[in-house]
Amino acid sequence: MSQSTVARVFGRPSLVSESTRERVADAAEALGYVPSAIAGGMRKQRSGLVGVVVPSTGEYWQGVISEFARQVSESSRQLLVTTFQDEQGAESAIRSISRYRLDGVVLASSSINLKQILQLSQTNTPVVVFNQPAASGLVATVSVDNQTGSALIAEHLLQRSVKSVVFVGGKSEASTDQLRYRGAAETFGARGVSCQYVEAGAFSYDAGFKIGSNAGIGEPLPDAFMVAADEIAFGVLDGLRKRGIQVPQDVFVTGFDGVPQSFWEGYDLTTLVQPIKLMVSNALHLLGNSRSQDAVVTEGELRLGNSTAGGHHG
Amino acid sequence: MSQSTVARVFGRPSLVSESTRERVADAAEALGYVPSAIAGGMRKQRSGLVGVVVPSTGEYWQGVISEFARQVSESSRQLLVTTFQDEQGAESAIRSISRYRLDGVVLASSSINLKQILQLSQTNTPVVVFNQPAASGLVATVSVDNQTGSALIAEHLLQRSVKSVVFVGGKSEASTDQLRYRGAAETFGARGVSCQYVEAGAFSYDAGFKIGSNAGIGEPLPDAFMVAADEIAFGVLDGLRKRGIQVPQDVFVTGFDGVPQSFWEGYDLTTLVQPIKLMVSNALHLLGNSRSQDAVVTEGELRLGNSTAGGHHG
DNA sequence: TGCGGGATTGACTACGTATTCATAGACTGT
DNA sequence: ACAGTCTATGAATACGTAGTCAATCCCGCA
Repeated sequence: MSQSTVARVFGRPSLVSESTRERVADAAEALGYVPSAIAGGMRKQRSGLVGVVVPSTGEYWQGVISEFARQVSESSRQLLVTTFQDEQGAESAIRSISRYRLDGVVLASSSINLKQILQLSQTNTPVVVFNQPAASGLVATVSVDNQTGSALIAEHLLQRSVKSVVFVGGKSEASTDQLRYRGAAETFGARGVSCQYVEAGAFSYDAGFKIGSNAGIGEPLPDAFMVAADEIAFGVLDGLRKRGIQVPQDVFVTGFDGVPQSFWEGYDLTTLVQPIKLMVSNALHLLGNSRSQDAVVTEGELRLGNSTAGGHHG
Repeated sequence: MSQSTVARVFGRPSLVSESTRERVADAAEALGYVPSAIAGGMRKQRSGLVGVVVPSTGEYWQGVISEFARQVSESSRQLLVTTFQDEQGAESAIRSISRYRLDGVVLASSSINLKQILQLSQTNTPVVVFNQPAASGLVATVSVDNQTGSALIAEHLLQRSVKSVVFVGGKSEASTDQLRYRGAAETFGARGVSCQYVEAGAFSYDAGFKIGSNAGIGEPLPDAFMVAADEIAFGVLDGLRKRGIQVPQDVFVTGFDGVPQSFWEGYDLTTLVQPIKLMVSNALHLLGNSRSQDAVVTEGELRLGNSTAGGHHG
């Protein structure tokens, strides 16, 4: 019984006779033998690992990780997860994982150093950037159609005859933030509706809560808060409610992303649901066909919740 | 310039002279060379990868994954994440990842096949079970003190002079569920307060929502719903509110876990906050000192929220 | 009987590292 | 100046697999 035969049993069973295959399987079972993916990876020069580099916080990203884990395991590979808190963390994270000769890397950050991206793709590691539209052209990209999605929400608000809107962004330097604001500003602008930009400072509940709980102080309440991300929107909602401002009676609130909580009764948010499954699938597909620098943009779906329901505002 | 020297520069720099070290570093920079963790893993017979096997859904688990990612990267290792939806999925997941000769595996499931655990630890892979107290004795275990934590909540409710409680469990076969109920039942029982067990059927928002929106139909509303997990509790809360039942005025609600949302104003849940950081740290520590079958139990912290605030019930 | 060919299997090698052993040079104390 | 010690480096090896090539065996057919 040679090592070659054993390797074939696990790698290309059709080349081995039935009887031998069984004998090997039995022996492996008895000895607890499992072929080493490490050695295999060395020989094949590919690890069978897919890396994802994501921010360490945020409901949205956690859902993305889950979906990657699910789909990667379906293609009998494994997922290497690295999180970071700031840009510097992302940089060192990329260096660390490049040691693993990954089959591909998915970078998911609103602000990633392009130098790092190029260094990685230089080592023949396929790279796909997830929801950072600014990277288009330099590297393969998968993202939701932020601008169109934002326009969809804006149009919905126009149908509800809002006259003034405050757009609550996360960080103004994030390209997703910019595109979402642009989609809103253009749509409102064409109809003569004002759309002021306010920066929450982070894509977090707390940042939104501050905005919400200070709303209407020193200036009139707008007809609607259009928020750049669901998680911020939850904070805005709770902040408003704490001040006794009712949603949707006194003011509308919309989100963006379509995270699970936006469907919860307590929030029931009008938002743009990102097709995460599809986007993840696209990302993994792009990793396969390397050397592509496509920018795959998928449309989200407008979801109408109670946060923009009913009439109001006179 | 020999390969040995290069290896030393990256592995044990102190053994190399300053000048050589610099030359190697420069060359590596220019060539984009990064040592291969795959080859290193083969040589050292350990991959530098830590695996976590977790359910694919749930706010709680996503937070746990994040914390593992954070702490694992601090020890310059990487995290292999595998998710599963049912027991069968967990089984095949374990087989898959065992090919990677992991430095350790963290199993996080309320229902994991013990056969698999033993098979894994038989291959010299340290295993730690996360929050499955039932596995104690067979394998190293890290968990929160479910029973004591539950008793803490129960005592708090007693102080608020509840006379009747409904305990909402997730799945009755989960050992965490059982312990949390036991802690409640014993505490209430000692004071003559009834504590009926109701099974939601899943550790999910939707399961809780059903319970909440059917509460008080055909039977009197209890003084409090003590829920086995925050995520279920959110559903219970929203279900109650939808029926016009006010929390905490009409009924108290408590949770368990201390996920971020329980701190949100919209829920502001009285709950038992698990020391996730500490538990993750303990888990990784146990992976280091293999061969231990310790059951490390850490105490959670009672957090009082608005969901049990104020007086009521006459 | 002999030969071509498909079906199985074994021998062998390269993958890139970490570590051990050996070598060579530099330096110290007497 | 010489032995002894320490530092810096090179040579050689094993890790476990996948794939290449060669060898063997079993048939069918002429």
